[in-house]
Amino acid sequence: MAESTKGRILKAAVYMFSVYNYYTTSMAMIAEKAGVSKGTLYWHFASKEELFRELLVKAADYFIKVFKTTAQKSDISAVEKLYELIKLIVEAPEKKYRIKSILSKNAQFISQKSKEKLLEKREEIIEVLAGIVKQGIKEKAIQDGDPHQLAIAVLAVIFNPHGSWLIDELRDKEEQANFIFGFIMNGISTKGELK
Amino acid sequence: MAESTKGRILKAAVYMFSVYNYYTTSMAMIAEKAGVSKGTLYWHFASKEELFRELLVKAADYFIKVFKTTAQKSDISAVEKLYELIKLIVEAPEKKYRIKSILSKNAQFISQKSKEKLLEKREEIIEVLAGIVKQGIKEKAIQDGDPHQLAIAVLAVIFNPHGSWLIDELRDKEEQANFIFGFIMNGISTKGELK
Amino acid sequence: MAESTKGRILKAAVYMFSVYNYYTTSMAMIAEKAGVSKGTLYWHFASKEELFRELLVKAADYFIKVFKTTAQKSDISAVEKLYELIKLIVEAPEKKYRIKSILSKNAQFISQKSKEKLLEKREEIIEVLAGIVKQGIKEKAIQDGDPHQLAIAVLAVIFNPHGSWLIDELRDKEEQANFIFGFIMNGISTKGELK
Amino acid sequence: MAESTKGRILKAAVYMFSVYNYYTTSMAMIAEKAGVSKGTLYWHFASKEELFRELLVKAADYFIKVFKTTAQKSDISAVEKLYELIKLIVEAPEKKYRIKSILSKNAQFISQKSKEKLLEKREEIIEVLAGIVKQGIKEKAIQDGDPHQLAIAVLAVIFNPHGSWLIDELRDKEEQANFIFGFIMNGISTKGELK
DNA sequence: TATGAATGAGAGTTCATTCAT
DNA sequence: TATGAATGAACTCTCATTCAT
Repeated sequence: MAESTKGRILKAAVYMFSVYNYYTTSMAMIAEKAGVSKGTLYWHFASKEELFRELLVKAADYFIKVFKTTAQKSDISAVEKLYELIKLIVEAPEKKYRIKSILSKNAQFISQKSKEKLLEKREEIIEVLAGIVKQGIKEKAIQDGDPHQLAIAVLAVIFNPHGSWLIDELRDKEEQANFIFGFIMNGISTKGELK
Repeated sequence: MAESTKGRILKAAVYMFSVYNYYTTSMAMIAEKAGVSKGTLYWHFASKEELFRELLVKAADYFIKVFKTTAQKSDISAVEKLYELIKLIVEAPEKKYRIKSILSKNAQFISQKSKEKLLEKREEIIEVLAGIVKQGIKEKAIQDGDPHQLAIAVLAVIFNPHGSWLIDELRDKEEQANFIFGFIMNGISTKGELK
Repeated sequence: MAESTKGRILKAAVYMFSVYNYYTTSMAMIAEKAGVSKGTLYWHFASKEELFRELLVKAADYFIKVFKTTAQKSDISAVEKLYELIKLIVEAPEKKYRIKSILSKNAQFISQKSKEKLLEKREEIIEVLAGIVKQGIKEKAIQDGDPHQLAIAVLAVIFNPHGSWLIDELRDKEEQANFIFGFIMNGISTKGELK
Repeated sequence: MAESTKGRILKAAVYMFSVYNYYTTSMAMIAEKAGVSKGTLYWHFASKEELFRELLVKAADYFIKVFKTTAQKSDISAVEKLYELIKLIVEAPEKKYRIKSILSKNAQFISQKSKEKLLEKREEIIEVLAGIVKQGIKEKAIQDGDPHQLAIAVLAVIFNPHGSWLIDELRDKEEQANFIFGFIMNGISTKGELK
């Protein structure tokens, strides 16, 4: 089955927005990458912002699916779920990784524009995470705080837009995942080791 | 002493870049806010990017000073230093807060452009933080990892650009500082409570 | 009999061109109003201009018919014919009035584009009017000038595109028709009353 | 004294809008005609519509001045004033004539956009004309109707946008002016000859 | 006949930058 | 030092038109 034009555009947009950013990516660049004319972009999307929003919604949906899949597993602990999630995201293949890159890179624009639906999606992701956190609290593995707040903090670390904080330091993806997991779980204090 | 034109421009730029971002702030906007002509901007700065870079260097220098002042205190522990730093940044007055806002909001652009000097500054900040971490390790309050990596992680949380993750949730600044401090120190696991 | 597609398009075009104008009416708008696709427009008409021209020809034919019907009446004077015509046009029902509106609003574009056939139609209308004028001259009711010129002047007043000069002033259509008739017949001087 | 850039742009715009119309005249065309870059247009005018509006206001002001100059003459009758006005407009030199052309050609757009100030101007012109009509009524040369309505009718004939109704028929400008004056004063009936 | 996806030329507009004064 | 007028490249977006189905 041939790929739809809209799909090709979205794919090209994902690529361009991940390499550059919302402002440095022009509609002409996306059109060229997708191999269609500029006009075609506007047949499928009302505006650049609309295209971006749709792409973000798709990206959010992807993560919601990933998060939910892990969250719904009934046979593993909350901590194991968190570890799995972090590994999934950090070790994501090139293609999927771009989606995270866009979300990280352009996170600031999300909340400023295209509010409504996007904020809903964000809330949905947080809720899923909060569910895991709640489970962790029940299991006495996670401290007894507001699950919502803790989920937000975890999310902020996972989608940290600082380019790639540790990528330069820890080349190995497994090492990265472990470091992030350790940091989220225990912070930097020694307390963990007191145990 | 009357404020220098260059100073007025920089101040106006800080304001504009913190309210908007690098791309949505135009030279005209900065000029107007500063009360000078666009031409004057170009007498003091070679380009928009140069102006932005200089501003970022100034912002970095500000934080280096703040960080160093705290780091150099000889009578308090590393953990106390970290708490002090987080409080200083989270509870910064409106004016100083803008600087953090720029750094957070435009963090992604920093590493892509204006590399050289800026990366040096970043490294300098990390080094100061790493010094505190080292002290903490010596004091057995911080886990025995790579101080450099730990410092980067701490920094990423402090300058997290996700708008304001918790601002909407925790209105009280002291509460915010405590939450961030707790998160950095202990993560989300229960082990922290053993302490 | 179901209305033909072409007829539906023409009707939609009449509506759109009367509400907006040639340039602010897009093919997409006409297609939507007609309930057909843009492609269909191009099956029935070679181009936007062609569609417009055809519409104008239809409009002209309508007025030719109206004018001729009145002109051919054998039992009334030229002056009565003129009065009848003006009433017919001014008091035309909403639907017919649109046709006049297009002619008035877009008159300027007629002579610049789509010349040939349209100018013939215009000439035909003028000839019919000139015929009435000639009758009036014979009847010594209209001054002895060039009937062609006088017909043009009358037409220009009737199809005056100044939005609706008097519509705002004279709400009553009969009043409007009387004013226009009076103006065409006697101008603004008192002479008529001298008689 | 060198002509100002803004003046050059306005002049170029007058030319282009008189030869073409609002929609078929592009900013690029005006810029080229004026010998400046497109960007310069936007230094002097906020938008195409703004430029057009300013031009229309200037055109209206020109006619207000012309009308007032004639209206204020204390030694001639209202009828003589009207004749003078018509001659002034019909026989206007090429350059001034363009202004009338724009007003006639784009009259329809005037009332749709740029309302406020422009409608005031129109009203001002009508008032001046109405003043002349009032004088005519007092002198018993003009019929005793609503001066405002009569003025509108006169204006509509003078600024009739039907391309140039009589231009093709009456090449001689004096002849044109006489015909229009005759038409406005006496219409087409024979009564005029009683005078 | 009819559709709707695709095109591409060109529209209005913005903005970092330059430069004569 | 400072100005503001001018530039031109690039931008987002529109729309008459085409064409495979």
